[in-house]
Amino acid sequence: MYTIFSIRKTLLGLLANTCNSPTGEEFTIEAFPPFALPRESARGDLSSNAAMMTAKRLRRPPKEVAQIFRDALETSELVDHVEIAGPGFLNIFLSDLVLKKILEEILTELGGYGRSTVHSGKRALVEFVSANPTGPLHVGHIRGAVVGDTVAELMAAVGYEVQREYYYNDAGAQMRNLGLSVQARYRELYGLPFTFPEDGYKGTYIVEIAEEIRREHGDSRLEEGWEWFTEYAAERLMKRISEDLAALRISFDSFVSEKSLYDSGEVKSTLLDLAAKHATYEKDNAVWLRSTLKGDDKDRVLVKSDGEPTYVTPDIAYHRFKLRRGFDRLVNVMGHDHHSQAERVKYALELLGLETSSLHYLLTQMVSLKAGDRLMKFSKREGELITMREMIEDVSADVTRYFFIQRSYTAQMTFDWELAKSRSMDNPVYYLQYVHARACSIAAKAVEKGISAEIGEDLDWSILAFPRERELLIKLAHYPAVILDAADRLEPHLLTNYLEDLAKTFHAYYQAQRVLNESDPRGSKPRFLLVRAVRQVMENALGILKVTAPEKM
RNA sequence: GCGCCAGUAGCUCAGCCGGAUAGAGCAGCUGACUUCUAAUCAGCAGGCCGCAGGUUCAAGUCCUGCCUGGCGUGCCA
Repeated sequence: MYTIFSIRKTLLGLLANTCNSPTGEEFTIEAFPPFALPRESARGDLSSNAAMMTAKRLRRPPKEVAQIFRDALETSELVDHVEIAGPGFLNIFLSDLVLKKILEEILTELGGYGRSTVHSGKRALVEFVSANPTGPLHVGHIRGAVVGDTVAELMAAVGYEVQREYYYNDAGAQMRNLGLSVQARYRELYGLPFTFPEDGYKGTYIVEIAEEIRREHGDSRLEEGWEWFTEYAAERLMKRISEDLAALRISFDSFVSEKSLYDSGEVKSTLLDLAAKHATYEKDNAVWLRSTLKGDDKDRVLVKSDGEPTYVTPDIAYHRFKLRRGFDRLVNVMGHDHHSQAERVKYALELLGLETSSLHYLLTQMVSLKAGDRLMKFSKREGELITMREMIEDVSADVTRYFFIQRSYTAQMTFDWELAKSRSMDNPVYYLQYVHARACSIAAKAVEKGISAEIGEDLDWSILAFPRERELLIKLAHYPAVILDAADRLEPHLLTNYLEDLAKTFHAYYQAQRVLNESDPRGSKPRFLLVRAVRQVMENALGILKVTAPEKM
């Protein structure tokens, strides 16, 4: 196998060896920066600044180190030659043998190409969305939903056994509020006196739930307390939320409710543990967390003077429960507006003496909406509420998913509704899908012309070394490394960046080089296989993004 | 006030563990459909990388201070 990983490993091993012999020092492979895909193909197939990085330790000028490295690398059959550029960059040109092996690998592994077993045997939990069932999901939830789902998909692709989890608050004042709101609407339907709660939920979906109760139960529920309405409404809303997520191709493996943490005694035992660690104290009849010990600017209340826990308390209990379940990596996707909440949970876990290094918070930055020049608002408390469902129906699941992972979640973004809807060259989703469609079209044409080829055949592979073909092939070779990098760094946008670059290279190739050419049967076959490989990688990548890969556009 | 995140081309954004001449898409301007799909391609133009110091052989990237913007900062959730 000549995956990008084994190429890297072999070559880094050569570097480590050369360093070890003269110095007596211990150089491991990890001491060197991994080889990167150069921006320009003139800079080789892999580039490295290893010489500059190690020059100091070796006490030799970078250029001299580079020459030693070059000689070592050139002993490998994987390497054709190495060029030293600038202050000591190593630009590695792989041998033609490797090029063919790469193509062979893609066309043999097919859907498995890009997937790896690097993290096999490890378990990961990705918690995301976690919206409370007090209303339908709105556009503000989409970024977290898509980022979380794609991160989960990426981690699964590199070997993790991944569990997607949804945590929701179904206890506390807001749920009471929900029940009272529905109850009021229900009574209203029967012309009975009702008092709508002051900060009740005003959305039309509350009325719809009330109407549903009437359809299902008639007037038989007029004597029920708010608890019954809360339970009914929460169940309806969770179902609605699941359906909306399904429309975005997202499903969860587990749901954890706040109520269940009370029922199982998890909340209580967490408070006891905190007390035992002297992480809490009582003041003014309330229980306080000593978060200032961890750098918080004030201590925080965990149990109010009326005996009710605050929202952080079950959250701490939930994360304590998470840590106990034996995951190697716990990813938590939440809106950046909750960052101080995340901090406090972490403070509490640390005060409990728990190891929190497996816990990763992905704080997605806020999204603003615009349509052309008009700024759109989607605040939940105000009038105009745009639901997730409306966006998916209006701009499609493909485009919605893509737009929200295209950019780093660490940056605030503006979602242009009009651009998203445009079915033109403006829209990067179609740019990628078009690669797949074009490649399929070539395959169809090949059948028509009676051209066929398989990787095992004895063909003239020399065209693979031509600049354009080579550039494409090298980019395809880096694909598994991109997946691994995106998964390890929990940054899905690295994949979309790569794909847009790959797509650009392919479209340019398509324009410049006719693949199926009757006057050049020797070149047509290997080119045809190269295009098949591009199609395969695009299909695999779009699969991870859960964006469809159409055969025709 | 304090905390978190950001500030890169007209707009939306990439930029890897500090490395080569700072990139892409859109918008603007020139060109290319008798061909495997022009939802494409080739090219032009567009930058005190917020400001000022510092560290380094090397800074958009790291450190400090400041400016600007977003979001937090409840015995609300």
